[in-house]
Amino acid sequence: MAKFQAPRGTLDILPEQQPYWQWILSEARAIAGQYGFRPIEVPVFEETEVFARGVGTGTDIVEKEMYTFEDRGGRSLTLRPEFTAGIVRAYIEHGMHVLPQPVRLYSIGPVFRYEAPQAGRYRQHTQFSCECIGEADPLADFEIMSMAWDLFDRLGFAGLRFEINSIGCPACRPRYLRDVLIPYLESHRERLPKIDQERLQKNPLRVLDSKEPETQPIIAEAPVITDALCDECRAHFDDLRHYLDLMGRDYVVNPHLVRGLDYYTKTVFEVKAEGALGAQNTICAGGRYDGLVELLGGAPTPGVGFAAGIERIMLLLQEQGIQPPPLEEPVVFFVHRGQAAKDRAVQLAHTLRAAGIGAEIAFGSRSFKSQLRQAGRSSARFAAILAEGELERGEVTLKDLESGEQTSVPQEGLVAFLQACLSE
RNA sequence: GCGGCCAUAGCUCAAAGGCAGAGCACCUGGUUGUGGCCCAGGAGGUUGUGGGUUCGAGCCCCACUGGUCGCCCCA
Repeated sequence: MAKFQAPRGTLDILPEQQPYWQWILSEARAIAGQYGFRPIEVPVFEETEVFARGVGTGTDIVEKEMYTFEDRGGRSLTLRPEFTAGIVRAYIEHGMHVLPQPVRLYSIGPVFRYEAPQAGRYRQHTQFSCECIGEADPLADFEIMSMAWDLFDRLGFAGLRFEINSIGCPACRPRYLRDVLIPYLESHRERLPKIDQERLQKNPLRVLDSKEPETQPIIAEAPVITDALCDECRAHFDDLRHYLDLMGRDYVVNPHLVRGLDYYTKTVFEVKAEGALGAQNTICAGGRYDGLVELLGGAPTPGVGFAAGIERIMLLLQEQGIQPPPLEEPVVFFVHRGQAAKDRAVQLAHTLRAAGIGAEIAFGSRSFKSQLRQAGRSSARFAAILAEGELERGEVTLKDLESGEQTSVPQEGLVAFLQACLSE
């Protein structure tokens, strides 16, 4: 039989990488808690319509990247390609509009998109997603962005670039597109490369984000949406920037920043890593989605949120040489000779663990030397040696695997002795 | 979905169409109860899969699978 391997575009996060993984998740949860976000778990799949409507039928995600299947009952279901639509569905379904607003929710888990895999892009990846629903105050936008800042600060990142923009609302964006951007781009149509002519048809805002060299001079002269915002969007954007400036946040306004999902209004932002990750350099992105709750069948309700990609963050941590805190591992490794000693080791290991001290025991009946070699290769700080002599005296020989020093400790006093050592 | 490069032991890589190897890691041992260093030995492979060319293919050709880089798009 052919060897099995993880499906294309999926990733095993092995034990060696778990210190990074667990660290990122624990910092994320801690920050979410500090900002008043409560955890929520939603299904990994939803009715297809939730994403089709929530994310937008014209988007690449919905058009060609969804894992959609029919269950045995004939329902069309889709593995979530992002969190926001599902969380908003839960907000509506459980009547959370009667709770004190805003309702702040976060979740961490896998999302699925059928894409061509490459470094930093997978068909299953993990997102930390935060949603603040029911609040129009630009301060909510600021707090969302601030959470991302805090997370990356705590992880010790250097060289990140925060970009923000406002892409307006249904009152001003269509007007900008129809009266300003499209006429401008049309007037240069013949100078646009083919790909950007297609973008002009499909999603004119995207032309502003083009990497095509021929398009750059046209983009540079293009009238930007931030100059065409309605009064409300303008005030909202100014207010957000007020808070960013107040708190001394280092950001750049990128009037060409657009987002791929249909539901964004007003604020959008991205956090990009310089250099690393190749083309996949966005580690966090988000924005405001004031129309989404209504779109999914709820009352008109504003919202703002972001999602961060855990795999990309981990890759970047490794690339920047940042060391995660170690995970808890056994402190003591029991080495034994003879069945009586092995029995005693089983009992003592249980006692240590009950007292909160991690312990490991050599299995089988390998040679003394072999067991000690195992101890040396383990993470344990001490080898606890038990054989005939120790059993007769009611003692255990503790060997410091760093210094090689050995001490005899009464078995009854082992917990106290180790606690004293560890608290030093 | 499109294009470039790549695929040999768990990992990093050799073998220029003629016996599949090394280093690291792993296991055992180097007398009676002491790890790391050193020494010796062991285990580990249908050379990604399937076809083809050839007396003979890890090597050449084709397809597929997977990885990687870029495009598209995105966390």
